[in-house]
Amino acid sequence: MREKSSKNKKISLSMVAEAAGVSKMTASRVLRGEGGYSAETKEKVMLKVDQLGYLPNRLATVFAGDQSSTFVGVSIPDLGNEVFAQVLEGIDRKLGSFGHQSVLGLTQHTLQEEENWIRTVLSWQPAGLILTGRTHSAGAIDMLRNAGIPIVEIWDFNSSPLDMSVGLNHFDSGFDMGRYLVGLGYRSIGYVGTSHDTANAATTRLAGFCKAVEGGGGEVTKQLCLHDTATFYPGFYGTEQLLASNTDIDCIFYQNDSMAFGGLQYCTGRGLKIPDDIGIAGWGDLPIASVLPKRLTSMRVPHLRIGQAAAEMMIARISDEPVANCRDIGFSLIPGSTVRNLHTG
Amino acid sequence: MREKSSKNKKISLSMVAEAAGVSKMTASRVLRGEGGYSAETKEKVMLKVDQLGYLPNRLATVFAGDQSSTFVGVSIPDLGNEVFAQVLEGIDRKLGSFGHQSVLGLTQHTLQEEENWIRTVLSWQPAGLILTGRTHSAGAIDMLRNAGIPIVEIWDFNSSPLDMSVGLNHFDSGFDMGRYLVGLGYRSIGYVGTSHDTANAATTRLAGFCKAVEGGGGEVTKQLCLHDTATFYPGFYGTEQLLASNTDIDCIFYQNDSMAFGGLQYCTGRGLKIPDDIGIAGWGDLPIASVLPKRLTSMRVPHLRIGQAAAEMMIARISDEPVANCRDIGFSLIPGSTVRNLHTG
DNA sequence: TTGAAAGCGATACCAA
DNA sequence: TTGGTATCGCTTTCAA
Repeated sequence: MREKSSKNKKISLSMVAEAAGVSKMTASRVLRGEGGYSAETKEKVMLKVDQLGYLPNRLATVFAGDQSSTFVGVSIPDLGNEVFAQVLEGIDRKLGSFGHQSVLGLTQHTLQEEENWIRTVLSWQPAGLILTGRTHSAGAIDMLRNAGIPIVEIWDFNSSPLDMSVGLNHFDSGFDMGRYLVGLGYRSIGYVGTSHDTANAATTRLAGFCKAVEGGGGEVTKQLCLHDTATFYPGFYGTEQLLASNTDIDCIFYQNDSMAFGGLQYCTGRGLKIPDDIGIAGWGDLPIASVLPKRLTSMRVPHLRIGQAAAEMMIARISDEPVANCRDIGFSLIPGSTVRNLHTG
Repeated sequence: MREKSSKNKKISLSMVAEAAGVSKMTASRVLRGEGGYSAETKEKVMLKVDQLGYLPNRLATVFAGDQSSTFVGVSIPDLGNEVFAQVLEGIDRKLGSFGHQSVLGLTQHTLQEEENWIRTVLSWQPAGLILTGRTHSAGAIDMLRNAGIPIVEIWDFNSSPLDMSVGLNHFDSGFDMGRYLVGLGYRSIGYVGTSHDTANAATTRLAGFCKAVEGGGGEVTKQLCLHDTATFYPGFYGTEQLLASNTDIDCIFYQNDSMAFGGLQYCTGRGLKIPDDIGIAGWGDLPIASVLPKRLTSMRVPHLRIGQAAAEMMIARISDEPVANCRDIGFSLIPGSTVRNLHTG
């Protein structure tokens, strides 16, 4: 039976202790289960905890000792891009299984938003920070250096991170795709992606891609949808604009599979045959690819694994276990059949 | 120039005060900008704040006054279902614009996970809680009642919520879709969705749907993919299983548009014409629908708006402004052309 | 096995 | 315009 936990008044440890007829230290020990009390005492205390509906105030705990909290700040550019939703899911599931919580920050691809969020979240004494991307404002870097907590930079693999890093080499993955398409004989290649104020992993991929294509004697025409989220519709209308401006395009590489599907729909709707009239390549091996009639040419990236790995590295560091501070998660090209094969080419 | 903020030692307000040659109360006042100090004093203090790289410890602030934190706990079933990713995005953007942060909880559709998460997150003294769904465990309800903080239950509209509610009537939205399809002459209708331990909004939609279909002389054959996320592939193979078990199906209603697209792909791959051979209806008006050649029959639901509205109600309550505690956000049927129209039917 | 006292970093309240 | 002191809920330390 609840006694008097109905009102707004919060039940504190000392109230529990008083009700149980012991000191708050004793009650504290019982609750932490660290031993040093009799079975009888324990029973008395636990009974009152139950009756009063006591919930510990972890703020005070962190505040008192020099223990850190159980929450981890996680910054993500946006959730409309399915890639990041998956990364976040991987992070939060894994953190949760170790009793930690994610404090979310959607930075909308701007360093200033990230900096503001970092300042705020640090003021809550988080156990650590997981940040998407390797680029940060000067102010942010300064705070991060002085924070004295574990920091994992994810997504864009960084061999000399602020602290730890897990991700993949986006330049190389773009380069590999470029080399592959050029190798198939494509020369006038389009790229459709989104554009934001901050250079990000997609920008890096594009740079690698251009290098490979241009090195192979091809040419890249870029179509960037400003301030848009990398999902279906920008892929569709980005393709429309691209093809309107350049009629020679023989193949299009997209920022991710969702955009590629949007583009594929545009091309199909215009009567273009894939891959006979135009090649289509995506990136990320997203869920949509699993239901398409032709295997989409893409790049497989273990999004969920990146999130999980980031969380694991974080937990290890919090628990003072040894961890490698850099982890290259890799990628692999999926040839697919939305580009011509070598024999037709 | 930084002086000595390099080491792990955290800079506290009293260190700033000492460095500036004032008391910590004065420093505190300057930092809060509440007035009651000279311009000169302010300058001295701010200079030191900058030099030392001082970051306030908000834990202590909350702890000292009876202010609450800026955390808002947000529980979401999963992020693989795009519907929820959008809701979360709406919530976090809006909360962020008011200086609040989301503490995420992925409950994976189980009440037990939700209860565990609620217990933990409450111990961090959040300013409020936003919960997806109207069903909670007895233990959770008990804690929520005693928490004394604003609580918004979202998604499934609830006219007698624990505290506040915003969402839509899923039963009615299912019913309307059922009535619509029956009205078009469909009689042997399939339903493809996912299934979890906990009854949820999708279950409620299905109930409304069945009622309308059966009331109109039709019949519903259900195909539930166990413990799966409501996205493309379960839609695909759920359709395969459904059609294998019942060859009379003339129309299929899906849990959401992503699943509907998966099913559409299965049907098309099997040579079925949409809508001549079989009708397809989704739910949610998700981004994928914007790039399909035929308008997908669906139900428009303002996911982002629900998230924003939830955050707005939360902020209003935190700021002690008046708010209606229930908000029915509505829905609207999109006829589309993936079902036959009245004249063909 | 138990308890009393000090302290974590900030703010409220009162006094100067 | 300033500063001293008590206080929030809990843990650490030391003493009984």
